[in-house]
Amino acid sequence: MFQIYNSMTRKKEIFKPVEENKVSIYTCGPTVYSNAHVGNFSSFLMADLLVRYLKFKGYQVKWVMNITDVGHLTDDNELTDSGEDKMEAASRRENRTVWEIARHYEDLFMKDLKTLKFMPAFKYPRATEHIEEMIEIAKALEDKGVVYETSDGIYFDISKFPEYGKLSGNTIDALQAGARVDVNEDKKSPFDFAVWKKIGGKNLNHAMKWDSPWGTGFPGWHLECSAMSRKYLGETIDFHTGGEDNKFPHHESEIAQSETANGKKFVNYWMHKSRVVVNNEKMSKSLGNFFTVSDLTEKGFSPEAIRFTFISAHYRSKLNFTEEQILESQKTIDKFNDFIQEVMKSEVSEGSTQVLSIIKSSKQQFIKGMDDDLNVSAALAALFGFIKPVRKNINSGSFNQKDKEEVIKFLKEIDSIFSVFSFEEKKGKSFSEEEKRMIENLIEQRNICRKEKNWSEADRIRDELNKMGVEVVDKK
RNA sequence: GGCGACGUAGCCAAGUGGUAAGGCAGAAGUCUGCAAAACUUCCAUUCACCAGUUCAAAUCUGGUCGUCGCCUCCA
Repeated sequence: MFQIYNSMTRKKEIFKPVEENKVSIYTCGPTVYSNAHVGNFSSFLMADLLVRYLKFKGYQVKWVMNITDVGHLTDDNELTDSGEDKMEAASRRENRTVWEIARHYEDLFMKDLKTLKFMPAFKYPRATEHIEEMIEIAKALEDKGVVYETSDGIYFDISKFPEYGKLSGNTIDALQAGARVDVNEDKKSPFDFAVWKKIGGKNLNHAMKWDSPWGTGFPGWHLECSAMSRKYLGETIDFHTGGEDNKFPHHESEIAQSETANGKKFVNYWMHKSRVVVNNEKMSKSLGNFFTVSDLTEKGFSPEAIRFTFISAHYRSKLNFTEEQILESQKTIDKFNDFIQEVMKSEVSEGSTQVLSIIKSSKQQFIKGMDDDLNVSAALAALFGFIKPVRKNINSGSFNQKDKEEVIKFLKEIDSIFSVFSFEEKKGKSFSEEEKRMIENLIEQRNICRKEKNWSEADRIRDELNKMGVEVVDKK
C-alpha cells in the first residue's frame, strides 16, 4: 500500500488512483529563459522517482511536464503586475528573438534530462502551443462570472473562490493582513491574478501575442498548467508536483481556476519538493549560487552520482548540496556496481541455497520503505542488508545459477527506479598476442621479484601493469 | 508581520508511545611483503533545551532557543 504525504492535507495518505491501475502526474516544468540548475532538477527528479516507483508497482503512469515558453514576470511583483517578462528580458540580453531563446533553452533542458537519465514523460507540452485551450478556460471563468476586466487585463476575483489559500495555509484575510505588496489600483484585491494580459502600456512591445476575445495579448502565468493538465490528463488528476515555492501563488491560482472552470476537484495529491540549499544558503537564480548539470559533469562528477544525490535525500527535507555529497553518492553507486560485477563473475554451484529467500525479504523491506512516502533511506538500508548475506553465499560457494539470475533480476528491478547502476559485465581489455606475451612476461618477472622479496621492483612492475590497464590483485 | 517545515553521533540519515536502522568517516583485527577488495568487532545510556501527560516519550502536549523556506523571480 503506497502512502504519500499530501501537501494539501499535510498528512500521509493512502494512494488511491482516480482510475484503477492508472496514474496521472503533472509536473510544473521549467521556464525556458536560461539554463536550468540542479535545484530545478531536484524537483523534477522527485517526480521522476515517483513515476518510476509507481511503474515498478505496476501502475500505468501518464506523466506530463510542461515547458513554460511564454514569459511571466521578472524581478518584480507578479501580483501587482509590475516587472518585466522573463522571456523578453532574456531576448534583449542575448540579442535573440524570444522564440529562439525558448527553443534554445528547451533543447538544453531536454539534453540535461537525458544526461540525468530521466524517464521520458508522455508529453512535454509547450505553453505557446496551447493558447486556444487557455482561452477556453478563461472563457469558462468569464461565463461563471469570476473574472473582471481592467485596463490592462482580465483578472480572477479571488473573493469568488473562498478556498483560495487552502494549499499554502493562507486565508484571504490573512493574506490581506500580511500584505507586503503595493496595491495595483485597478485590481479589487492585490491577490487577484491575471488570466489574460492585454498588449499595451509597458507590454506594448511584447513579442509573443495572440488574439483573444479580450483583444490581443498573452495568457496569465497560472493558466497554462490548468489548460495543459486538463487537456492531457483530465479534469481531476492524481498527482501534481512542483517546488514548494510554487505553492503560493502559482498552485493556489491553478486550483482556483481549474476548480471553478471544471466544477471538479483539480488534484488528489499535491507533492512539493523542499528547497535545495548550497552551503546552507538559499540557492536561486537571483543569487547566482547555482550549478547547472554541465557545470558538475565538467568537474568530473558522473551523472549517476548527481542523480543519486538528489534522489537519496528525502524530498521533504532540505538538502544541503555540496560536492562531498556527490562524492559519497558515487561511493555508494560504486559499491553496488562492484557487487554486481562480483555476482556476474561468480562461480555457480549445484544444490539449494538461502539466496532466494534473502531476495524475497530484502525486496519486501525495500518496498515497505518506498511505500512510505518514498522513504529512500529505509529502502537503501534494505539493499545494504541484501548485499552482505548474498556475498557470503557467493564466497562460501553456495550460489547456484538460479540465484545468480534472480539476484541480477532483483537489482535490475531496483535500478528501474534509481537508474544509477551498471550491468555491463566488465570484460578484460582485449590485448594483441604481442601484448599478452609482454604482460605474462611482466607478471612472471614480478612473481620472481616477490619471491626474492624485491618489493620495490615488484611494485614498479605492478604500476606498469596498472598503466596498461591490467589490474593486479595478490592473493595468498 | 502572516503561513509553513525542521533541530537524532564527526558527517549524511531512518525511526510518531515500548526503550536509538543504515551509509560515510574513524578505531582494532582476519588476509597480505605492501596495497586494494572482502570479512569480523567497536563507535549516541541518548534524540536542541525546559516543563507536563503516561507504567513507558526521540516519538504526545505546552513553552524556550535555534535553523530553513514561502509570503517578490526561482523547482
